[in-house]
Amino acid sequence: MIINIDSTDGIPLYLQIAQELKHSIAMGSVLSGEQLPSVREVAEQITVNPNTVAKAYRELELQGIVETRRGTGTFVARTVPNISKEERERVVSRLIDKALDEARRLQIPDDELAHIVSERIEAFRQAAETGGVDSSASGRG
Amino acid sequence: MIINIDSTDGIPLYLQIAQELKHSIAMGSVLSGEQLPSVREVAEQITVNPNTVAKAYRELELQGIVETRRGTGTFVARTVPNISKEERERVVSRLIDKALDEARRLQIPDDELAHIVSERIEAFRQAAETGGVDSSASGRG
Amino acid sequence: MIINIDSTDGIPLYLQIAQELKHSIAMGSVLSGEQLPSVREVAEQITVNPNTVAKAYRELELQGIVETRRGTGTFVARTVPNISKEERERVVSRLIDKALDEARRLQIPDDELAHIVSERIEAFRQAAETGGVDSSASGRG
Amino acid sequence: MIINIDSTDGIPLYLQIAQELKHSIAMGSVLSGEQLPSVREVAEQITVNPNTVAKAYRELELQGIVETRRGTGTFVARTVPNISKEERERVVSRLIDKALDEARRLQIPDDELAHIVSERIEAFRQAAETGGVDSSASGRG
DNA sequence: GTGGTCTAGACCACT
DNA sequence: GTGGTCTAGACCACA
Repeated sequence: MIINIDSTDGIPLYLQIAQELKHSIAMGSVLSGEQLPSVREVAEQITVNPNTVAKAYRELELQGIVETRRGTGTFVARTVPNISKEERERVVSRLIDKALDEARRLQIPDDELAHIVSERIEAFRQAAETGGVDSSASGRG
Repeated sequence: MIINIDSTDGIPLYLQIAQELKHSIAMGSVLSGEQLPSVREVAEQITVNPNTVAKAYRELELQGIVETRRGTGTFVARTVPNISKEERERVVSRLIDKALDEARRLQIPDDELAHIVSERIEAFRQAAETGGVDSSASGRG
Repeated sequence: MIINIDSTDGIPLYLQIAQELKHSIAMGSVLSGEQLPSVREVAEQITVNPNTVAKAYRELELQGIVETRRGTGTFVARTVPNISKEERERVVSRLIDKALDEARRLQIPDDELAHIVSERIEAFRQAAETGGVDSSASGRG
Repeated sequence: MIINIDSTDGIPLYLQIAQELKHSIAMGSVLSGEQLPSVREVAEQITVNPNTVAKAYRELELQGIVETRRGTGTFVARTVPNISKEERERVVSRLIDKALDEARRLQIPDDELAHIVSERIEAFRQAAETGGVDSSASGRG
């Protein structure tokens, strides 16, 4: 489990941690129904106050992504978020746009951009097939 | 100029505003060298305190995306960030990955995802050709 | 920690505060890596709004002179600015010239001026040797 | 008459202009009793609103450095500011300290610093002897 | 009319 | 208790 945070970028730490855990789950590092590392474990790894990590877990629970069982630990939920197809696409479109905004600002030409996109998608497909890996070729963090 | 913010999502308002303005600039709503709407104008439109909008503008100035001229207004900078090709690709790859994470979590099938991506890229190309539009088919926000 | 400000001299308070803190750091009142007084503490001491002090601290952070850690405090950075020898000398020369301008305008004779300069340099040397003092013989402010 | 201003450094333009004019006067570009360039002339040269330049002249008049004669122009005052020797030294000491602060922060060694200082003082002496020059070796601006 | 500074004061994020 | 965000509102610097 790899968690990258940046204490200087203005976004609350607990949201960044939640985002990173989401990434790990999406990448298959922790499968549906499996247990997440403990709050203390994560706190120690990224040298952050345990309260902050606990808040990130609470955030994920609110989003229905994990379930906490008292005295046992935190587990990836088996339920799938219940939003409409349109809603789902809207969320993803917005994130894609963010990447394209930046690409345009950095004056990355269309063909190079297309190449990056297909390359990332391919990396994701492979990760899914091999049953999940922690990091990827993009050098996250 | 369309600015969508969500005062409940934990990310500071001023960062959201900065992000939205960045998007508008990337989409060509405001061309290089042109003037952005005034702080007060934006503040009124999205019913937010002018100080908060001013902070967003300052953030964009720090990022080198806009320039402010006292008593005159805020303008899109004509300078281009000077970073290496590798660096540029890394930044964009990371943003793409974030979108793909979310797509996977929402269990959007691969073909639908591919469709969304090509649809967004196409929207960007059109914006570039037509000289900039304000909104897009994704229904941002 | 002594901070002298003059709310009537036209220079924004937050810049004056930043300047004074810079002086204290240069004089060794707060060593590299050590913690600065809290925003609230300084605000109370000089009877200024905490937001104004916070802005001064943000200014120093932008200049790379201090680092802030949320929930912990603000600390003197241990990094050294990485500019060329020529650049460094240019910056200092300019500041020296400003002092000499004023000396000439006040018709301070050359020998008296030379005395003042060597006296200030000596005060700085002593501060360095004794490990930092708070005030100096010049009666700043 | 050379006037360097920086519209991004937070200090009001009119104070920067006043400071630069003071420098020119100190350097002997405009002698005691002589006429300064007109407000319009300066405004055009540095592309700043004439009102801003006028305010700088008003500031200098308040400080007793120039005199304005209606319909004629602005002249360097013949009077010498009437403050005590101690007061004068305090003002200059403070400016010297500012330069030394920066020198220390930039880790300029003591001997190099001493060399810069004596070099600047020498430049000033020469300017005084030759009857005044506009710029100096320090590359102001 | 445009952006900038400052205040007073509430509430949040984090240790 | 530390720094950060946000608001409401007064006043200043500048064109």
